[in-house]
Amino acid sequence: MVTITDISKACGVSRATVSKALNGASDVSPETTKRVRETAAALGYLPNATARALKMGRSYNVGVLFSDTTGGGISHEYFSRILESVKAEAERLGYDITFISKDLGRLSMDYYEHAKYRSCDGVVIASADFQDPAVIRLATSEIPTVTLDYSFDSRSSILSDNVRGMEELVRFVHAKGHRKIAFIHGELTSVTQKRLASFRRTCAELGIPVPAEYVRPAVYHDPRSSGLATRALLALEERPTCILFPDDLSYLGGMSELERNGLSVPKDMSVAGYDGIPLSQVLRPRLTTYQQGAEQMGKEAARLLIEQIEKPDTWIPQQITVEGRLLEGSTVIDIG
Amino acid sequence: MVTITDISKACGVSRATVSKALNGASDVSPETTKRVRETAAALGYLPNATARALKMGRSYNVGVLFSDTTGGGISHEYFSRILESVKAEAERLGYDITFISKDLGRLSMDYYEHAKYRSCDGVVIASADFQDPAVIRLATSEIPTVTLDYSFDSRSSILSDNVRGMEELVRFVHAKGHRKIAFIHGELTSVTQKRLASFRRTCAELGIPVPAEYVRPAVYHDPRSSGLATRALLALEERPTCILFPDDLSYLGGMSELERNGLSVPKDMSVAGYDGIPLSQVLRPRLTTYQQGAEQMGKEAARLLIEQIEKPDTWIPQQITVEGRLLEGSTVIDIG
DNA sequence: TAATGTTGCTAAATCGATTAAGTTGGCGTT
DNA sequence: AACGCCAACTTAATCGATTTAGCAACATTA
Repeated sequence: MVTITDISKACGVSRATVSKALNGASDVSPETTKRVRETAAALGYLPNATARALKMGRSYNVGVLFSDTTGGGISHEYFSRILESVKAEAERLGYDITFISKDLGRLSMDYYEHAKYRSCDGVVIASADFQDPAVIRLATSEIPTVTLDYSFDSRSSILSDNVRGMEELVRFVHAKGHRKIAFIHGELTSVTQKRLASFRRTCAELGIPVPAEYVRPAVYHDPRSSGLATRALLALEERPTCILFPDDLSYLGGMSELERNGLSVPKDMSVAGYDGIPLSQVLRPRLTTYQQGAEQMGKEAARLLIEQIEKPDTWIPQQITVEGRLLEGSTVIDIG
Repeated sequence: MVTITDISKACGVSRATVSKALNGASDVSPETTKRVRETAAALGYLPNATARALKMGRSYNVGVLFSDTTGGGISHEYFSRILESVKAEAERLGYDITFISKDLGRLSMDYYEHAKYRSCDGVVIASADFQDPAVIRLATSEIPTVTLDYSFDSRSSILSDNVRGMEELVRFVHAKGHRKIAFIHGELTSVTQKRLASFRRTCAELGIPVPAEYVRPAVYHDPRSSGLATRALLALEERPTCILFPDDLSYLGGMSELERNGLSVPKDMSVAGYDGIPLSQVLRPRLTTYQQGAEQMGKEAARLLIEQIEKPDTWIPQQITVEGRLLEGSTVIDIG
């Protein structure tokens, strides 16, 4: 391994001078700087991030937290897109990414300890159980954090505009003449609560009644669970004319339940999803859904986190709401 | 931050003794060991991975390489499942995961340099352009690597059994009476070549002719491209009775093209996918496909890499082939 | 000429841990 | 009593980089 010591020997200057020359300090002559840099390049010198981190107390490494237990693993479209854009933006700004988890080999630690252990400069909490004491400990610690789709007090967060998304969907469906709209929702997280409230409020604003039996619980990203909820809706005396699913994937579960009942989309039942994953747009019929701005969310999360890391004194917690857009497929039929 | 120095002061022993006590060295008395450990726990001591890595030349950190440019990004089901299982197994064995990319902020480096810069103990090359000089440099360097779905000389690799997978698919379709089988394949990577060769060989063994126009190129994970290939197949005078798609997602592109032509699956056209992503099994009709053992592949990759890292002297490069299994959906109709 | 400033460098401490080598005191052996 | 040995420590070097303080040489100014 080529170190600054090798360069200092080759150039006949001290290690301090090499370090300063490489970092462009002002108290090194232009000639020396040039000579050092050329030698470094010739020897194939690479800085050692570990040594640098130890001395500087900055690792240029940010943690990313994806709950292992909650449904929101890396392999869900929405989260993997967020991960990808967090990664891209962080790398653009000179930071690497490390996953933060509970327990590492024989060491048992919580998220906070793991982040400290790896000297992460900050952590993006992308998907987690926000009631988990370990998550709360991390998010209320001295480590800079940015959460996605949840806000901790005095912390930055990136929020998908669930209120507006749901409102747009309901208004769109309403405009197509639907008055009996059912909503299958995911677990009662804060995201779900926002969507649910927005659903109810928009319906109220539009003068649409929402019978209790039109709102059914299910599990995010679980087609089977949505299938069951769909079955329950179909068993009602007064069937809805349109079903809003908790997410695009869940729609597939509902779809197969509809088919089993001899109903076809959208002729016999209108539907809409949520998320706007690429898949939804290659399905036939193309799914009407609300596309969350996952790429932008990830990018903003990384940007906000690194801003806080690099300018701790002027930093002020921010809540950024990222809007998505309605993807008008052909699963909502006009019954006006 | 609590360091071993704090513990040594609190216990009245030297830092060396603290370090040894924490690591269970034999030349520390049981009483001292106990006292040191209790003090460490009381003070909330956490080892500093950075300092440890610097001194030991081991970071307990493995890199993961996902090509930024090639189609195989993190957000593809197959790769994200691999990533998730690499992560889980690495963490189980006490290693963290860092993404390796080209260029980091203003530093421009290739994969090898990035891995060195972060002192990765090894790298899992999960998805990459294996002709890229930067990838070749990494895979032929002194850094331990394991590649997925590609073998470098004298290197470990995990291979999905594409030969067998394709053979099983063809034999299954053949058993259902199909004799006019078309194959839409992805870009001509080594994976594709194996599938293609296996397709041809199995057809030959079964005595099925393979007209040149039944083999059509497309792009992996790109429904649009598969749609075009499907269109070309439908334009043939002698239409196939079954189409094998490059992957499950691509099937969706083909499906919509079939529908546009008034053909329904599987009544008018039998189809099969490849990968066995969860989605394929919630579609109606359920897709017949070959499920690759992504979880096992990721797990084996991490295991093999870490084995090489920890036992460099007894290490021998290994090629592990992971078999998948045929998921018999209902998209291949019996026309026997 | 002497005081002062500037430039460009070096020496040495430091980050937090590990570890080879050295030290000490107590014990057993002959 | 002299010796060696072992257990249980400590000392100090080390990993690779950064950074503060200091120093020498030369230029500038009163």
